[in-house]
Amino acid sequence: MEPEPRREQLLNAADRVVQREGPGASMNAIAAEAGITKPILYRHFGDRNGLVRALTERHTGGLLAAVRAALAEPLERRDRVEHVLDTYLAGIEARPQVYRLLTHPEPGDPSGAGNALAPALQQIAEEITRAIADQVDLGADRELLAEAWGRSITGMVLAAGDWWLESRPCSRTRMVQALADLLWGRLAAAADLPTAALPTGPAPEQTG
Amino acid sequence: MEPEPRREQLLNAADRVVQREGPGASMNAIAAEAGITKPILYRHFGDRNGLVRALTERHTGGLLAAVRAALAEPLERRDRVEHVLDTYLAGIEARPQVYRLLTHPEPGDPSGAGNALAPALQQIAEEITRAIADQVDLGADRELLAEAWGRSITGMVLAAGDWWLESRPCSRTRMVQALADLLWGRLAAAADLPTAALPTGPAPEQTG
DNA sequence: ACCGGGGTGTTACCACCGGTAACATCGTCG
DNA sequence: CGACGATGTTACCGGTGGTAACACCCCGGT
Repeated sequence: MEPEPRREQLLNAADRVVQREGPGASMNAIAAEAGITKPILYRHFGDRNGLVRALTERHTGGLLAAVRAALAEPLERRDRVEHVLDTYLAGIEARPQVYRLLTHPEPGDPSGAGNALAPALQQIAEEITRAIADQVDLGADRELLAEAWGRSITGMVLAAGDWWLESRPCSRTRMVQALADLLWGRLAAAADLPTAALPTGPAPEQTG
Repeated sequence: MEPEPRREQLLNAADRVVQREGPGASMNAIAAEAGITKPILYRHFGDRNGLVRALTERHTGGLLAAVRAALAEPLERRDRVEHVLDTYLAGIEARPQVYRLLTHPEPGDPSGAGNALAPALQQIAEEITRAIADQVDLGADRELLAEAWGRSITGMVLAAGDWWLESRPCSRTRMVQALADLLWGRLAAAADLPTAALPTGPAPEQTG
């Protein structure tokens, strides 16, 4: 893999304009930012999807590798889970604007950049699945449970990280604890609150 | 709220064509399906976003109400959780193409319909948060944990339901069990597999 | 009886987008 | 020198979201 410097340069320009104008940036605008015109972009990336794919791969690559490494760390299970969680949160914390760009394509976005990071999520889910299936004794349902949980945990961490990054309700370590506690069944194990159950809700009107 | 029958009729048409042609359906196509032309659509919905918003509200309304009701059911905690999970999965199972439209705006989609269901997810997350905070004894961190977990569980179920709906790896009840088991800490409680730990992975090349 | 207005509908048009064809330019290698 | 590949351009295509202007039709008020 040679460095391909022109391509890198074009990606830099695309990065700049996409951060300035949002994910709906047009090919024309990107080309202009790079000081050139459209057809060169198309020669390099095929079509618009190719461009955003290249952009996202570039941005998700580091995070993906970090999570992979964290998953392979030789720790006790809870420690490893916390390590992975912390790695992920640290990763999105480091580049919040990029993360938001990938996950929250602005309203009025002409191209769904949101699902461009779907491959990365898919990969993370597969890594988790593999880790579970290879390392945890789950009986006959091993394969099924591992894959279901891989997807579930990925989605859980995605949503949780998203919320945490937007509203910053607590420190990173605290958030890691909250997530690990959830996976460790703390919600299930906690006691009921005394009389708070069913205090006659306000009967929300339901249409259809 | 009068019924506004014409609007309903237009939404029906939009629904039909969007299920036939995917989420990238053009306003022209929708208008043609309704037997009319574009400007009428714009008079009724303002712009394309207004149309998809109306569509999503219409489709998510029932599911939202169902989940709300399931959350309020007077059952033991595990039973209630399973009930909510089953309700959600049944809801998306009933209209899979609509669900896909909402969650997976096709590549080449001119308008990101994906975030149109964000409000519904937000609402679900808030309901779960409220349920947890009101009913479970979590100590001083109650508020924080409830909200973090509300978001987390919403994301988890979203991702899990998505995967389940796409690949249908098992029955609905089995999937409900898998998710409830995860929340109940079965992953954390399971034993390690004997020697499977760290058998020298094939060292995936990592760029950057 | 007449007029006016709101809903329904149309044609024609705009700016812009993604994408492509055809042509020009420059450095480099044989 | 000549061929070639990369870099660049202008000009264009079909289609998209969105809008203006005009036509009809029915119903209610004076």
